[in-house]
Amino acid sequence: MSRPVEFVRPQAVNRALVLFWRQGYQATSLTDLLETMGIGRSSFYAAFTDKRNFYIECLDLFADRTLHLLQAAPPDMPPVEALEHFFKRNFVGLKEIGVKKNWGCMLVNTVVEMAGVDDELSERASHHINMMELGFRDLLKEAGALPQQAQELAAMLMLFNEGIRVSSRRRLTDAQHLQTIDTTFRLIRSALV
Amino acid sequence: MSRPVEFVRPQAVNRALVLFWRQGYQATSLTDLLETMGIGRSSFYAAFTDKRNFYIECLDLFADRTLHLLQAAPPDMPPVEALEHFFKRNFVGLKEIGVKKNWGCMLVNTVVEMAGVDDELSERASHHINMMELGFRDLLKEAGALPQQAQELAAMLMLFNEGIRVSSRRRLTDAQHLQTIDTTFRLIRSALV
DNA sequence: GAAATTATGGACCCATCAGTTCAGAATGCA
DNA sequence: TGCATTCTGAACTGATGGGTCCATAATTTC
Repeated sequence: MSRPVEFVRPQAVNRALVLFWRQGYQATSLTDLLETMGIGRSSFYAAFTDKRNFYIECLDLFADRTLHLLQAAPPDMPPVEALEHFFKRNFVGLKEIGVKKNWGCMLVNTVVEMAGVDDELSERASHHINMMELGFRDLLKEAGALPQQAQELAAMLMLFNEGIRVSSRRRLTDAQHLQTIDTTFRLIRSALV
Repeated sequence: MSRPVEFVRPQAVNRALVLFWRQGYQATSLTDLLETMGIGRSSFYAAFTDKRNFYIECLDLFADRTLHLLQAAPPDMPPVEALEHFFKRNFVGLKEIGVKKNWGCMLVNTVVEMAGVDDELSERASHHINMMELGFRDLLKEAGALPQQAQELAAMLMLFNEGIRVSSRRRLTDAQHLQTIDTTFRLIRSALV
């Protein structure tokens, strides 16, 4: 009954993660998952205990990747620019590869969907979001903000992040998103001078 | 088979709305609704066609009320202050009446939960959000912003709104929320001068 | 290559879901 | 009071949900 790790190809988990990301926890049925992953029911349960546990695994994986994405800016890029790029990257250059990822952020989606329904899940996502806010704060410190100010701006930036992830689940144009990112970072830069 | 309006007391609809608000569409079962409303199954179906239709009714009702709340500031209050108050009112003075409404915004919740699951619902909520953004814009114009600037700031403020509604579904302290509201409005005011 | 272990497909279980039906209770009306 | 209409509780339906079981297939292990 142990997990047949080598059998469940990583790509299968990946595809399942995307499904959860797009449709949320409740709307994604086990049948959906199995079909996407190309495995059978018993294999799934042997490998991942149950649906909820598997969701947590995907959630944590998503958090890891996103955090890594935030910190993976080229070393010569100024920190504020790195932050701005972190937001913009979801709205530029995706069209040409045929992807329109208006799925928001799985962490935000989870907080909203599961709060009041499964608080443990919601709070786990919330915790990941806190970790990201710390990432924001560190970048702002690097940009020369004082500790107090860095913390305040990071909190504000996280609010902005949550907002833009919601917003990207609506059917707005890329231009609209890019404009609000511009406006916000103009304000942030002026606060940092 | 017409709706027995006088029978389904408005308070019952109200309580159902709150249930949807807190738990979302999918996690709220018909049994939950009936119990809360204190009516039977057949009465419900006679009155509201089906669950989805009833949800739309609650959603529209919520949107009406929220929009009204935005525009219901005392006539002598400066518009930016009215905006700030619109955000703060969810985090001050609720404790003493024993209510801790960390349910976010039903419109935002619906966008996030239903996008990719029931796009018609998601887009209906999104449309209500657009109406609110227009409300923001008008207040900013009143505050002396130029049309172009009012539009940009309104878009940014809506992003902030979406963010804070997500954030209020997490278990943060009121103080944290109030601080980010302060920070944001300090930036907005400085942009308006 | 045979025995022991592990993985898997497909049938199965039971709970719950949204929605229907209908006999009878409540109500309106004359 | 009596008839017609409207409303409602409770039982029911069919579909789908997550999760289990087990015989067989695949893979190790020696």
